[in-house]
Amino acid sequence: MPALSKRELIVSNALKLFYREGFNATGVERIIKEAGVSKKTLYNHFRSKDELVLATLRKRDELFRNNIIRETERLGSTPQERLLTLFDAHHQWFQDKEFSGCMFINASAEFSAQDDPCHIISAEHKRLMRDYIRDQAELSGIKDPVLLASQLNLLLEGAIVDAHVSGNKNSALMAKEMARVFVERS
Amino acid sequence: MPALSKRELIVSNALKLFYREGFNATGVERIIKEAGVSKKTLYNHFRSKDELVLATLRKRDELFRNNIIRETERLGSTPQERLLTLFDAHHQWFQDKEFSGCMFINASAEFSAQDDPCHIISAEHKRLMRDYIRDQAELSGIKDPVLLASQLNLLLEGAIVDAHVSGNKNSALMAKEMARVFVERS
DNA sequence: TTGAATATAAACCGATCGGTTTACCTTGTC
DNA sequence: GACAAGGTAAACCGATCGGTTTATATTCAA
Repeated sequence: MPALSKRELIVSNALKLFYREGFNATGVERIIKEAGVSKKTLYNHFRSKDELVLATLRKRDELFRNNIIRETERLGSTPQERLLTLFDAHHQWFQDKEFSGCMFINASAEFSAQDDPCHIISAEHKRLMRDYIRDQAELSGIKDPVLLASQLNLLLEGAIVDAHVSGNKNSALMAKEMARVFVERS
Repeated sequence: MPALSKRELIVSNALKLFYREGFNATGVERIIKEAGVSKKTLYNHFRSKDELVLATLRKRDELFRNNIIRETERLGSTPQERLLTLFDAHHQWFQDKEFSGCMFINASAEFSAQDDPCHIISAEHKRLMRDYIRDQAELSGIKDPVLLASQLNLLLEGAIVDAHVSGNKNSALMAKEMARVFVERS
C-alpha cells in the first residue's frame, strides 16, 4: 500500500548512507533513524547488517546500470557511438555533487577478501558493465569485442578512480579520447 | 637503540592491518596486541587513531614509491623503457598474495570527503606517482609529458582496480600494451 | 469483532570502540 | 644511589556496536 515498502525505505536510506559514509562507518542505528523505522522492523526484513549490505549492493547495481546505460543510449544512437558516449555518461556522473566514487570499488576496499560476498557482488557488477560494452562492440561489428570491452572498461575504472581520489572531474573526457584510439583501430 | 623503535613497530603493524582489514575495521586494541606494545605507548606517540592512520599512510607512500620505482628502474635502464616497465613493476605487485588493491584508493573509499586529511594524503600520493611518470616522459624528450603522464597514470589506476575488484591479475600486461600505443605516438 | 500480522518505542544484552588513568617496573645517566 | 624517561598490564571511562526482547499500538481480513 505505501508508496515505498518498509523494506525499500530501509534499503534506499542504507544506500545513501553506505555510499556517503562507508559501510563499517555507518551503524544500523543511523540507518533506522534516517529511514524512520524501528530496529525490529529492520531485523524483520534482514537477518543481519551484512545481509542489508548485500541487498543494498544489489539495489545499487540495478539502479546504476539502468541509469548509466539509459544515459549512454540517450547520448548515442548507434552501438559505435555508445562505445564513446558511455564515457560522457560517466562524465555527467562525476559532476554530481554527491559523487563519492564507485560504490563497488569502495565495497571491495572495505571487504577486501576475494571470497567475501560483498566483494563477489562487486566483481559481478564489473563483469556486467564489461558485458554491456562487449555487446555494443559486437553490434558494431568489431573484430575482438571481448578485448575492446576489457580495454574500455580499464579506461573507465581509471577515470573513476582519478575523479574520486584526485578530484579530477574531467578524467572521463581524457579517457574518452584514449578510448577513441582503440575503437578506431578495432 | 632497538632495531625498530616503538613508534616504527606500531606503524609497521598498523600498516599491515589497515591494508589487510581496512581502517575502520581495525581497532587500536588489535594493533597494540600485534605490535606487542601497551596502549599507553601508542598514545604517547600518537594523539589519536586518526593521527596514526595519517602516519601510516605517509609511511606507505614512502615505502610504496621507493619499491615501485626501484623495480621499474631495475627492469628498464632508459626513461623510455621505464614508461613501460612501470607496468611490469605493477604486474609483479599484483602477483603478491597479500595484494589488496591500492591503499590510497582504499583510504579514499573510507574517508570519502575530499577535504579529509586521509583523502588529501591519498591525492598527494597519486600526484607524486604522476610526477614520476612525467619526469621520465620529459627525459625521453616527449612533446607533452604532462599529458602522457595523465594517460599512463589513468591506465595504471584502471589496472589496479581491475586486479583487485575483478581479480584480473594480468590487467597490468593489458594496460602496458595500451600504454605502448600512447608512448609511441608521443 | 475477533485475531493474526506488522508496526512502534524503548529497554536491554554483551562486546567493542577510542581514549585515560593508575600503579608498577625497567633502563640509562649523572 | 637517585632520578627521570619511557615502558608495562590492567582497570576504567562513556559511547557505540550489532542484535534481542518486551510491551503496546495500528491495520486489515475473515
